[in-house]
Amino acid sequence: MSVDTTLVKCPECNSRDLVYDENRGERHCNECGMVLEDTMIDPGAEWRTFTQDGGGQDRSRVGAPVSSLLHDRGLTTDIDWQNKDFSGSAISHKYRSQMHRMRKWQKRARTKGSKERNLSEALTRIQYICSKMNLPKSVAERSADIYRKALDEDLIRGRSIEVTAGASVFIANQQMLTARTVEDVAIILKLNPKEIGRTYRFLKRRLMIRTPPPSPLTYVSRFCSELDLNSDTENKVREIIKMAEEKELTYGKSPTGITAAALYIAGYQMNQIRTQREISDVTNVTEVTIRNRYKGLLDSLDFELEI
DNA sequence: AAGACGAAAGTGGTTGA
DNA sequence: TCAACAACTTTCGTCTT
Repeated sequence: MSVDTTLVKCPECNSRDLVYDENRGERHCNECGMVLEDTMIDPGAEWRTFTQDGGGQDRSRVGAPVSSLLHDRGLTTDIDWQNKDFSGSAISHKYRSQMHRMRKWQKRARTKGSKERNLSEALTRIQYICSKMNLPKSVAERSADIYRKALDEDLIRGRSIEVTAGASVFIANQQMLTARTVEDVAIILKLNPKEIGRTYRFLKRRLMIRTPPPSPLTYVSRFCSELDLNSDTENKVREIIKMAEEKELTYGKSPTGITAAALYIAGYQMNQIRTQREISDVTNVTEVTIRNRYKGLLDSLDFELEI
């Protein structure tokens, strides 16, 4: 499967400089920042040809990859134990229909233990969340790894699979800088962001996972595109944030708050004004916080904002 | 009427004794 | 384990355009 190439030019500014961001699973125009498709699938090589053994046209060069998204990592053998349990006779490779039934059988047997069942349920949820958020497979796999560890360490007990799966996905997102927030995950699961946040911190601590401290810069392109700001303004936002980071004005503050404030300021400077309300809606930061942040930034960066 | 402002009280997390 | 603390939110009355 390859990247969808139907669009070669940006419909907005006709630039051919289109960039695919693997982490974010979206393609955007490098000129004007317009997001072209955000429903794309991971463009990585299509290696997962489990059943294409007929016709001698196995496209796979390395065999099926080990995927964390299969609860047994796709590594169990099909034939082994079936000789005993199924029909008693050895199964010939020739009969595919029989193979098919065996697989079905095995699928049931595989999900036997409670941990196994928990895991396979969780992996379903993880894939669901990731596909809803248009995240590439790499993020889903990272999430699955995290969940698996949590299960090994017995951290799931007393917690719902859903919340833990959501938290795992969020950790993976933090690690891979995908500009997603806890709210994004919470909305999809129709859960309280706080629950997910709590479990997120809990898992991180117990599994000793470190995530890079989120920079306000991470969210710039996403928010700019949601607010319909042009690339000049986007660059201005980045500039402001970088100055703020250099002066260490960002420590201990919520990164989205800083981004929101920078958006507000840049909007005025570049004459692409967005109201605090609009920015608040997109960034999920209250207007009060936007005010506090942007005043702080203006003070410390000797900017002026003639309004 | 819409947007911005800021005071005051409340929430939930972190830190340090 | 608890209290102090900082950041942030909610709510709401006021001012400005």
